[in-house]
Amino acid sequence: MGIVYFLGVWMRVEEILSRPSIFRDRNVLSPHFIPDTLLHRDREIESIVRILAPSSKRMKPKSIFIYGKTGTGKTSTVKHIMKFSDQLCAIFAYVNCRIYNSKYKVLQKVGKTFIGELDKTGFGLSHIYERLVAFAAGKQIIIILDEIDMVKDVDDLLYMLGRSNDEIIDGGITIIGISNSLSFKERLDARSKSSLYEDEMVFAPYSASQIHDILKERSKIGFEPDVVQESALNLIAAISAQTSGDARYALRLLIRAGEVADSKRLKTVTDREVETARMNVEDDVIIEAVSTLPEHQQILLLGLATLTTGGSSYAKLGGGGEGAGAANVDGIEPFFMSGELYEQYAKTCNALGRQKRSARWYREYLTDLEMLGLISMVETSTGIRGRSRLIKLCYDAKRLKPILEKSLSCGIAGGHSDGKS
DNA sequence: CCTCCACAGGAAGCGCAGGAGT
DNA sequence: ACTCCTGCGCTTCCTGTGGAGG
Repeated sequence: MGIVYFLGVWMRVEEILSRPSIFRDRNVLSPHFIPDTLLHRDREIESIVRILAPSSKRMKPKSIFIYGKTGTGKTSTVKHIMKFSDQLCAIFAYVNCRIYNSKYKVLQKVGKTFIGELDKTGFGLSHIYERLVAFAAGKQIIIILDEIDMVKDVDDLLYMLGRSNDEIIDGGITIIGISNSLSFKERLDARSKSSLYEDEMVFAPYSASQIHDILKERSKIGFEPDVVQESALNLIAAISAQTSGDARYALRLLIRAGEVADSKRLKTVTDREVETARMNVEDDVIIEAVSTLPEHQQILLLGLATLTTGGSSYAKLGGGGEGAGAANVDGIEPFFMSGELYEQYAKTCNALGRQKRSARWYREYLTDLEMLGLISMVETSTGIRGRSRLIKLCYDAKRLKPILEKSLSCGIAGGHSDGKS
């Protein structure tokens, strides 16, 4: 029986693997792929190279802050520029601050990029710093801090890196900060602001025709010839341009549409596959945003989704007075009071058999979730006692809820364990 | 005007994990 | 094997904020 079952599965796998696919090279279609020529970002590349040019004459370039919405090619552009390290006579370190989100982690990551011995934890911050300063002597180092707004103690980090330039002999450290949060600048203290914002650049969202060009270019290599119909490309470009000109979203949609066509054994990708793929991609976006969150942030989101889909809400911003049960009027997600949400969070913890975190830590979670763009908060003004915040979910609660429930019940929640349990 | 309420957010401190040094 | 050091996640305590209500 077992052997028969195994043979059945094996034959099925064989069949799937040998099935002809319309994909030629899927990697090319990934948003993380850096093509040799970056379309519609020539001006930005030129400007950044011009700013960094002094390093080729052994002078420290100015630090740059790059701002732009998701999928506007910030990371791709900077990674593209990293290819010119020889011409610029500089060495680059790329740090994704979503993963390395404290000054210690950032410095450690930079350290181990250049100095092999630092490839383990346990070194003190000052030790790593001194090794880095010694290493930087006679070199121009460019540190790219992608999603820099994710670093908790970013002021300390920027101050430290800025100060290092006084100690490095005949060399320097330049920072390229990348963020999609416009409000990040206001959070910085004056000293770090002046050190990071020596030069500033804004990446505008791609237009529909620019996204179309990008998709066309990639699908030429990514798919077999004549697979993706022109109208399908136009549709993806139009959808993506509508939702904030996000090229990453467009590429994801293209891959998904290809997969839909593949699974139906079709030879072409048409509008219909794009429409089908659209729903999947929106779920993908939510899953990606949520799956790496720590367990208690997921529970908190689940609590908020529960309130949104059926709980009481604060309908003040809809124009009314204080009201209950007014969820989802006109498709607008309602706001909830901080205290109300904490209660729901505690209930959800209880239902899941988890120990709830303190209200103080809960407020930290709220700040984190807001920074990730999963929730939005507004300070209360009139109508409520004292100073509080009203909290709103940024995603469709009905879609989010099952995803969170699945994630939490499978126990796959959370990048970080809690230390204590 | 004063007190209460409901919350925001800073500071201090605790226990734990993990590496360095002895 | 032991102590020391450091970062991290978290709690507890505290001060500040600002509208409501007496």
